[in-house]
Parts: sequence; C-alpha cells; structure tokens
Amino acid sequence: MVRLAGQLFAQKGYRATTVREIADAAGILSGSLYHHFDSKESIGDEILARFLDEILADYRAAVASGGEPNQVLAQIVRTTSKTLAGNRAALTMLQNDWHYFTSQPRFRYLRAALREVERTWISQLERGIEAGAFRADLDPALTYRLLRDVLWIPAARNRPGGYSAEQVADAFLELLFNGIST
Amino acid sequence: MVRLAGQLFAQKGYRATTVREIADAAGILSGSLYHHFDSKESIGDEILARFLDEILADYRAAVASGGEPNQVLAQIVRTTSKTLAGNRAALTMLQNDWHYFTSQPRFRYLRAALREVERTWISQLERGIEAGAFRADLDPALTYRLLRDVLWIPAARNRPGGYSAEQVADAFLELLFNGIST
Amino acid sequence: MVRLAGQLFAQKGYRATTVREIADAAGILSGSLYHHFDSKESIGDEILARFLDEILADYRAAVASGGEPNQVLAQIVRTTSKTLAGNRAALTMLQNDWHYFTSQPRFRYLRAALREVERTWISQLERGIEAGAFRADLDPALTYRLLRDVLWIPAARNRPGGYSAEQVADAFLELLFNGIST
Amino acid sequence: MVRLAGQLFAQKGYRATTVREIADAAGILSGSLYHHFDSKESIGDEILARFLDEILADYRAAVASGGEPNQVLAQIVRTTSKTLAGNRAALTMLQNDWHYFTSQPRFRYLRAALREVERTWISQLERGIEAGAFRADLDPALTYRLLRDVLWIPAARNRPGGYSAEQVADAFLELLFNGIST
DNA sequence: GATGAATGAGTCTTCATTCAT
DNA sequence: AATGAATGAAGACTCATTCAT
Repeated sequence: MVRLAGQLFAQKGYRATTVREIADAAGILSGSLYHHFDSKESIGDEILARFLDEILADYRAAVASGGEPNQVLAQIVRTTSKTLAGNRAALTMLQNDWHYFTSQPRFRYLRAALREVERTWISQLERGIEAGAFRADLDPALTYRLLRDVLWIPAARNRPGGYSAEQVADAFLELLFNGIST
Repeated sequence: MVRLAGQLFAQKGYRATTVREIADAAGILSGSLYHHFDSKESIGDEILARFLDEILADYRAAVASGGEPNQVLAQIVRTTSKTLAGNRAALTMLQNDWHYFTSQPRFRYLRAALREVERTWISQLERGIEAGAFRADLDPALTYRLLRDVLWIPAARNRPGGYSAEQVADAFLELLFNGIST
Repeated sequence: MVRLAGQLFAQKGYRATTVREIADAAGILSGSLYHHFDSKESIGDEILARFLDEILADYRAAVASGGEPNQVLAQIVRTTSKTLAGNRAALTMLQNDWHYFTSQPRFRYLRAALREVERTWISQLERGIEAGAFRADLDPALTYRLLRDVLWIPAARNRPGGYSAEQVADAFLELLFNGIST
Repeated sequence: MVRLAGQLFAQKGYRATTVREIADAAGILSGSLYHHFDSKESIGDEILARFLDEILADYRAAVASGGEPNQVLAQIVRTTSKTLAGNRAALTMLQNDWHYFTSQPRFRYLRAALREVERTWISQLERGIEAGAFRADLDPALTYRLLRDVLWIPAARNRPGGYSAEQVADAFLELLFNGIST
C-alpha cells in the first residue's frame, strides 16, 4: 500500500496524486484507505522518513569509517547511490514537492537531514583542502552547492539504455575528482 | 503583475499559489485578474516562455561563436548564469512543478527546449573528446546527465553571504574542467 | 448597435451572448456600451417590444378587416410571415430564451402578447365552426395549440435553397385548410 | 437524482439550473453531486440520450411495419406521442437550450437523430405522393418543416384541462390529413 | 476491514456592471 | 462618448476526510 502510493507519488507528484487514485490502485475505495492510514500526509511521512533515515545512516557510516576525505566522499557517493536507487519514489516526491513538504511542521526533519548532509560534505572538503588533497582555492560551501543537486540523481532509471548505479557513481566521482579535461 | 505572480510562484510553487493570492498581492479582487490575463496558465506561460527564449538564445549564440568546445561551454555557463539570475521565478516554477507543466499540451515547448540544451552539451562534449581536449573515457550522455541539474543553479540568491553570478560560473567551470583534486 | 446585438442574440441566444461580444462587434469596449444602454436587458427589451408591437398590429389589422374567418386567418399568416422575416433576431431570442424572459417582470408583456395571439386564433376558429366553414368536430383550443409553433417559423432563412415568405405562407395555409390527403 | 435534475432542467432550462439547485433539491451539498455524476453535462446527456433512443426506436418500428405511408405516419405520431409524454424533461431541455447542446461535441447525436426524423418524414411523404395518397403539389421538405415543431408538442401537460396524449395525436392526424375545412 | 454517500472548504473562471479619467 | 481597470456575486468542479452501515 505504501509502495503503491509511492509509485504514484513518483509518477505524478505527491500533491497531484489524489487519495482516490491510491485507493483505486489498491483496489479499494478511497474511504477505506483511512483504515490503514491517518491521512495522506502520514503516507508521505512514512515514505520520506524511511528514506532519510537510510541516507543519514550512509553518511554517518562513511564518516565513521575514518578514511581520508576522498575515501569518505567516495564511500558516500557509492552507498547513497544504492540507497537512492531503492527509494526512487521518495526522491521524486522531494524533487516535485519540496516546497510543500518543507512548509509543513510535520516534515521539519527534511531540512534537518539536508543540513546534516551539507555539513558532512563541507567538513570533508575542508579536511581535504587542509590535507592538500583538494585544491587550495576551493570554496567548500560553493562547491557543495554545485554538487548538491547531483547527489540526488537517481541511478539506474528503469528505461532501456539506462546506467547502473555503479556507473553513475563512478562517473560522478571521476568528474568530481578530476574534471573532464585531459 | 506578471512579476508579482512570478514571485509568488517562486515562493510557493505554481500550483500551490492560488489566483486569489496573486490578486491579493496586487490589491485587487481575484476576478479582476482576468481583466489582465486569460487564465492562470497564461501567466505561467508568459513567465516560462520568456525565460526559455532567453536561455536558448544564450546557447545558440555560444555555439554560433565557433570557438573550441571548452570555450563554447564556458560561454554557455557564463551567459546563462546571468539569464538565470534574472529569471529566478521561472526557474523555481520549473523545479517545483516540472511534472505538471510538461504534462500539459500548452507547455510542450519546455521539453523541446530542454532537449536542445541536452543536444548542445552532448555535441560539444563529443567534439572535445575527438579533439583530445576532454578525457577519452568520458561518456557524453552520462556526463551531461550529471551536469544537468547544476546548470540551473540560480546564481546570487538574495540572501546574505550569497555568491555572485560570476563566482558561481567560475567555480562551476573550474570544477567541470579540473575537478577538485590538486 | 441594437441591430448588431440582435444578430448576435439570434446566432447564439440572448444569454449566451456576452456584453463584451456586443461591444467587440461594435468596435468599442464593453464599458462603453453603457453610454448607450442601461443594461443588456434593455437592449433585449427594445428588440422584443418592437417585434411584438408589429405582430400584434398585424393581428389587429386582420381582425379589423372584418372578413370571413378563413380570410382573416389567411391575412394573419401572410402579413406576420413578412413581419417574421424582418425580425429574425427577436424570434430566435424568444425561441432560445423564452423561459428566461418570461420569468422576469420586465418582460411580462411577452405572455400578454402571446395570449392575444391565442385568443385571436381561437375566436376565429370558433367563428368558422359556427359558420360551417370549419369542421364541426374541431377543438379550437387544441387546434390552436397544434398550430402555435408553426406560426413562428421564420420564413426565408438566409440559406440557399430556402423558401420565400410567400411560399411558406401558402404552403401553411394549404396544409391548414386542406391537409395533405388528396 | 436524474429525475430530480430533469424536473429542474425542464422548469428553468438546463443552463439556468445550477448544480447547487439540483443538490439542494436532493437534500445534499453541491459537491456531493459529483459522487454520483461526473459533471452537469453528463446528467444532461443521460436524460437526452435515453429520450432520443426511444424516439428513434418509435420511428424505426413504424417504418419497419411496412404499412402505407399514412399508416406509418399515423403510427409514428401515436407512438412518439406516448414517448414524448414520458420524457417531458428532455423535451423542454431541448426546446430551451437547443443551441447550447448542439454546439457541444458531446451532444452531436442530437442533430444526427433529428436528421433521421426528417429523412423519415420526407421519404414517407414522397411515397404517399407517388402512390397518389397525398396531394401531388405537396413539397415534402417544406411540409416537413411546417410539421416539425408540432411533432414535439408534449401531450398531456400536467395542468387542469390538459389533453391526453391520444387526443393530441388524433387531432394532429386529423389536421395533417384533412385540414380544418369542411 | 470495507463501503459509499456525504461534507465543506477551496479552486479557477465568468460576466454584467460601475466609475474615475 | 469612450476607456480600462475593477467589482462582486455566482458558477462548475475537486478533494481529503468522515462515518453510519
């Protein structure tokens, strides 16, 4: 049921999906949905909260590994890449209706999670600069801002000719560390 | 009036903004809006069409300049960076309600414009690879996909501590061509 | 101006025609119409009142001629046939929006005029029956009811292959007096 | 519910009847109507389509009976007379809002049905003329045009002193075949 | 658990009319 | 006379949610 709702949310956006459509997909009437959920909001909450929990776990594990900054970042990219692939609904919901969710008290944790992601990246970039592994003229905050949207590119879209999560992660890391020039 | 609507659309999303809110902001009644516009949709159209026209003009001018691929890409990034800064409302509208707009016949031109942007990037990346300026192992389509979202980062957010359009463009180009490593 | 409005009313119905459409047709703005007329209603009133005045004049003249019932009825059909042809707008308005007009106090005269028409027909039919010119088993009220709608068939529609007002009047009178059988 | 709506449509016209009035009459809120119907249009469609189906069935059965033209026409008048009496709402809707309905694609079948009615009458009139049963100087198309409106006179209006469906049909046939003269 | 009828607040839109300029 | 901006009441329709059965 949550899965069904997630698919619809991903297809057409959270707000554009009506409770009736979810119920139709589940083969029940819209009123009957409310035996399973308090509200449409709580379905969204379930999907989103689970997703962010996994993502933050990825980040914390990578930081806790204690590796060099470039290793920590590489681990983040590789593990979240898989998490992303398994939570496409949540991702699309956030991309389509970010404003809506973050304007509601119930979803305050979204901004909090994103702040932790941001802090992690910035502090790893700073560590790398200090250690001489990254260019000294790098502005960590601005660099993170540029990278930010790329972090959420869902790997392995279900279309023929798509790329695997690993391919996307590798390409991203190569681009990140070395750029496109020869 | 278009400006007012654009600001509201950018703040809360196109769909989440009601006609009444626009009218309120303009100090008139909601019905009076229709003296100036056919529909809510046509306000959105005006904002979006103008924006994409400017963006495509940037792209075509850069390509027409006939420079080396890296110069063409640099010009694109620098000129669209300014266009983006001047069309923040349109940008936010697209980010928030992309699904909605592209599902409506009237906004078919959105996908068309994005396709032209994609083609331009991919063909410049291909030219650069052939010319030996870009790494031979680069996958143009995948690389574009990674860059895509970054292209729309609106420069110079109006918040204290923001970066100028030039700063963002420069940082992006540096990252693009050379990566973050020393 | 009244003529213009009448044409539009006839084409699409009184209610379906907006004040703005009338103004557009006149080459002015909708607000400017109100320098010429109090209201949309008063334009309709002008068209309708003139029409019914002419029709009632036709009826009274025929009755006043003092002829035999069949002659009176023939005169009515022939003269109103021309009046009808010259007032197609009014006719169409009444056919499309009869309910609307008669539900408004201002147009009370519509029902009054129709009542006079009815009374005239019924009394001529009765006179004819008494005089032995019309069949004795004729129910005057029911007969009038059957004829009623036919009375308003606008002669000579402006389409190729249409019939002239005279042709329609003659055919109607032949049908009325003799039926279709040999 | 359809019945309720039909009564209101007949009383004040389809367009003049608001969805709220229908809901009020049903003792529910206007939004609740949409639990039962897609749209106001689909209520009208249901009423009108059923009516025209019955009418066309009457016509086809009469033609299929294979009788003489005057018998076919008599059967048409007698059977549709009953159908008319049972569909007064539909009839009034068509008389009041014919223009509106026929201007909408969904109600295209209205014109088609009327064309079939017209063809039937004209071809029976032609057959009767050939067979020598009807006057040789009859113009079938013009005659049909004169009769047309009479065909839809709903029998047995619910007012005291009304006529039964049979009475109206008989009077019409007598008038049609023999006229009013002795 | 499910039904299905109903709610009620809200959405975009229309249009005859007014009025300062 | 005309403009054009604005009014305000109304119209059809949507949708998350409730609740008796």
